Amino acid sequence: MKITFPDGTVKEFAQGTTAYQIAESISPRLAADCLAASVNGETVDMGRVIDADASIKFYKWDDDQGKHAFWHTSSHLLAEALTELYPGIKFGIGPAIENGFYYDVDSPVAITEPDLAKIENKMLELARNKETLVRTDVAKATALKTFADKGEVYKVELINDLEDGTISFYTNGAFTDLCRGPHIPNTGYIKAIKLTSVAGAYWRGDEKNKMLTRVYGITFPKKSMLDEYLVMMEEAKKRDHRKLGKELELFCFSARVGQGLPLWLPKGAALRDRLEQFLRGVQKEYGYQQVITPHIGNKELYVTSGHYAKYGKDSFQPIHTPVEGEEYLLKPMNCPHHCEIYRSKPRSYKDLPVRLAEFGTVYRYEQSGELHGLTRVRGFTQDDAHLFVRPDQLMEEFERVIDIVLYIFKTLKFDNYTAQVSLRDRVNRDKYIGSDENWEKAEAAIIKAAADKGLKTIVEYGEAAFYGPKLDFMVKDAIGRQWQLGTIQVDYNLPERFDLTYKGADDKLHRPIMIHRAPFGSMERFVAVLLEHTGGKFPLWLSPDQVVVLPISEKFNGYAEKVVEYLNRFDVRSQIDDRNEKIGRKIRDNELKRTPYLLIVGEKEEAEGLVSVRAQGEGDKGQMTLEAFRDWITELVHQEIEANKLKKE
RNA sequence: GCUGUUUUAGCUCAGUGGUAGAGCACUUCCUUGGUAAGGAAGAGGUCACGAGUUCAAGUCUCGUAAACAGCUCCA
Repeated sequence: MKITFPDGTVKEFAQGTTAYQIAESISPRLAADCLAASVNGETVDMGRVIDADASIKFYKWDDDQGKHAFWHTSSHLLAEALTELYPGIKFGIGPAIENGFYYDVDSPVAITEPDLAKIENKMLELARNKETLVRTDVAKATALKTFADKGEVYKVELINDLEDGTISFYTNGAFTDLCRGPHIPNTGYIKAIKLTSVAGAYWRGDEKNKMLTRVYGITFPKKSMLDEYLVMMEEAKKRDHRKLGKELELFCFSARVGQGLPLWLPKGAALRDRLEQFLRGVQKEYGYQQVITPHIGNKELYVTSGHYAKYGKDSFQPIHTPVEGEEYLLKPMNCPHHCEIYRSKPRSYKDLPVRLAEFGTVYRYEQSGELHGLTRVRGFTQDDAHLFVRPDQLMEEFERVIDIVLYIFKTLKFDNYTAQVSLRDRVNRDKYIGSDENWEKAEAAIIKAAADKGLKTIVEYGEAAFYGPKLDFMVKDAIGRQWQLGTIQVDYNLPERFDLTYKGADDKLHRPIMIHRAPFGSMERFVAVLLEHTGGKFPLWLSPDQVVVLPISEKFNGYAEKVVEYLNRFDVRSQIDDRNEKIGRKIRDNELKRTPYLLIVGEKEEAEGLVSVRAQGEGDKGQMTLEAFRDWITELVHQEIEANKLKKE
């Protein structure tokens, strides 16, 4: 039979040769490194017998498919260890994930963190046996009986959901699992094991089901790789926005104020204010008008919008007034208020688009376990705007919003974002309002606009808002958790619910389309992700203190104060560090605070009107005149903001 | 909300049922200096909160709150 390799070469092999033997024929070293193979596009075990012409590709550790097979096998190894240590344990699912693997189990005895070391040791012991993962194909009925006999109720449920036909089993040691594979040749490849955590997880991801115990772990083919990974995770934790927010005095929380209600400290508030001013400026150029609406709204407002029916139960409960029968809600979103502003006067087709923007603070009763630093809170400020447009304006307006989002991301050097088209669930449509026709129009508009702008998008079903589809911009945090930042949504529904109209050229009333959009998403989440991306080293234009002046000794405090005063007069945010400390100490402390520029002044500087400049993380930059420094830093700030500006047509 | 873990000085963290600890930060004094930690002294505690067991609880048990990891959820 003919085997075709990725580089196009074709070689002849006897029928019945395994993928492993083919690799071995090239080089024994290659065979030893291969974890899985692709035969005609299907990922298979290295032991897979090939008996017809095929194209073949090998996967090593550096390939995602190789890692995937490695970690998938590791989950079987974990299961084998658990079988030995916890008699009577039942297994759910145990897949490979982005970084490692997990197994969901239902154990008669609780498994807790202190047990993990014991399980790791058992896994290492079993791995040293170099157990081969043996694949067997069985009929569905046989598979059902096998697991039913063992009392593996979860596996039985999984098999029942499979189509009829043969089902594959994999066996390593005393553990046999229902599994499609592929797996690495034997468990001896696994040299380093770290079980990272244990947590609860609902069976099949449904909170109505029993909660199983999920054991998370990661494994490597070399001990040194595990050590590197652990160091990397430690480094990532140092960038955690919750840690940096405390260290840099940006925000805090108080149990007395309440869970998930951030308190912005002076430096954090100033940072956030600069971001807001920046976006305000951009929006002004794009024809937005700022509005202000109250923090509460009558319950009927949200009944009209449909939010009450959908989220009323999960909101902060209605506020009752001294007057019988009046009920208000803390504003959970700004759209209904903006709809009412649109309704405040008759609109002509000539008035559209109407673009209403507001940094609107909203309150949502998120489940306590969902709260997370600044990324998930109960009170937050959206950089919200609602665009009321005619159908013929929809595409252009949508694309202009994409421009704003991309401009912001570029200015702040967010290059690792994912653009996600969030559509309705394909099956369950009960949770959405509005006609299929309008949904399809909205979806088409989003997909076309994203394509026109050359965005690489992924499509996620079931991620739409209940009133319309979204284009979401997703960014990962320090340890790989994904968060939604910017969002743009097309909505045909709220204009109907609020009976929004405009007078057309034909003298008839027409229905506008709404675009909801928030480029930052929320100020809280954006600052959190910005903190993690920069490790607290903000771009100069955002830094709380751009410059700290360090006098060599008290004798030069006077000159240092003059320097500070001078710079502040030119809007360069400056402070003096006149503590009774040596210069080395002042440098260290201010470097740790991530101050972008330190100016050291002593006898020579005072005499000649100079400053000695130190750039954060870069060390001594030499001396220059105070005026030259001012010009330099002003130009840097200008470049940071202007450099990425998009040309408007 | 669910499962598990944690909670001791402003911060980071030790602490074996028997007198509450360290480093950093803070205050005062000495030191007046040239590119990442100068020296000395001092002050600082409802051991998250509430019950219980015990001669005795920071330590053991239960409850509550908050934080952390994951699940579920996210207008």
